[in-house]
Amino acid sequence: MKKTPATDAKQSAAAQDPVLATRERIVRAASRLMQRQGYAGTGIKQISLEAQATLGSVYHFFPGGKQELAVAAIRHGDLEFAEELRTALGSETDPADAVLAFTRHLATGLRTSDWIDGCPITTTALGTAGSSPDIQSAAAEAFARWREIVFDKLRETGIAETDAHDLAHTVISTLEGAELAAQVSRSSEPLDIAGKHLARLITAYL
Amino acid sequence: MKKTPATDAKQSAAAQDPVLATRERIVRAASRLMQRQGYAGTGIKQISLEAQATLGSVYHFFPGGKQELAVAAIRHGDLEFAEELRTALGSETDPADAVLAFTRHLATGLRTSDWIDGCPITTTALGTAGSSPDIQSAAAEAFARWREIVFDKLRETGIAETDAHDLAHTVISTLEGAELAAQVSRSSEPLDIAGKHLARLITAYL
DNA sequence: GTCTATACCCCGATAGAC
DNA sequence: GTCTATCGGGGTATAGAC
Repeated sequence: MKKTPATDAKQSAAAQDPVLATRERIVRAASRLMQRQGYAGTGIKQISLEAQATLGSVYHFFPGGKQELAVAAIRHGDLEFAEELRTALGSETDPADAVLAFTRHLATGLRTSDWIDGCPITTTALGTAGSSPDIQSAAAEAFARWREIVFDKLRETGIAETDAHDLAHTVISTLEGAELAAQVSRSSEPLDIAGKHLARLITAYL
Repeated sequence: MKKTPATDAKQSAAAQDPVLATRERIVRAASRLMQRQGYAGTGIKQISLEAQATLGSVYHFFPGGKQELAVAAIRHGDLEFAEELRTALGSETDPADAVLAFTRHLATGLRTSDWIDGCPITTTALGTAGSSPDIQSAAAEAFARWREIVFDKLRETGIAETDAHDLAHTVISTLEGAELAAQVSRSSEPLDIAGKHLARLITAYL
């Protein structure tokens, strides 16, 4: 197993920025590392190193230890992804075009990270499914929030409530699955195709 | 973090069956445990215990250690999932109905495992992305195989080759994403809705 | 709030008897 | 092929000075 030194620009810029408060640096480092390595694969010492904080600081802000840290990391990834989603959807008036634009955004993010930065919460959520209710429910909240953002966008253009509800589910599910497939295959093709099909599906309901 | 005793019927029946050869018991235990806990979250000692094999036996069959074991586990999950997919798709002549039937199969599997047995390879693949090329390429092979099974089914019913290629991508991506969303949300709703939308999408190409 | 030191445990991997 | 013992290292978490 190759060890990731985690020295790339995105990591450093976010987690090591000395202007950020300590707690914030810790959360960002935890979020990024768990996104890449999962819950069990990420050590608290690694997080404290990456965040340029001491182990004592980590336990000062997160007395609940690794689990509390994971919940904070998922919440952070949740809001980060939600913000990107809102921005991309807001850039186009037609919801079909908007979703297509977001698939391109995801593909770009994956490629520029050399296919290592996928969904910010999936890896953490999957590895702890069924063993940590706090982490699981934080992940469930994230999915619900993302669906709601898509739902609102679809409703704006006059799609019926029940149709928008179902479409929001499939849009998020397909985006997640296509990002996963793209990461595993190291190719943007799954995302490109998913964008095309989601746009077609949405248009059928307009 | 609650510790999973791993005493449920599915695990025991597969991994502890004394009739199975030792190597096979080890692979099955590794596959199931990594499916649930990921690569880093699963210990070799836990695998040997679950498989009722000694640590020496594990290293006898897998001298490459944990990584070699993970590749074998992914291959096992790959073929297992492929078999389920072929069976479900073969149960209906209309490909739209066939995919719908498979979403129900996935939902049943998730619910009966109390939402812990999701995709057999995703958790392992995600936690090791970018750090273990062997595991990553085994996972990429699995996705390609599953897409090909869907592709063949679509071609049988006269869908054009390029359309079938794209549809196969989206079917697998959406199934993966919906299973993930269902697992995280502990609800079959994402899979139910995905089945409906995928059937609609496929029908549009018939 | 930050830091160092450390207790205690389990990890992957190996050695060598049988 | 199977088994036990063990090595070296790293894990989470805590204690207590500053």
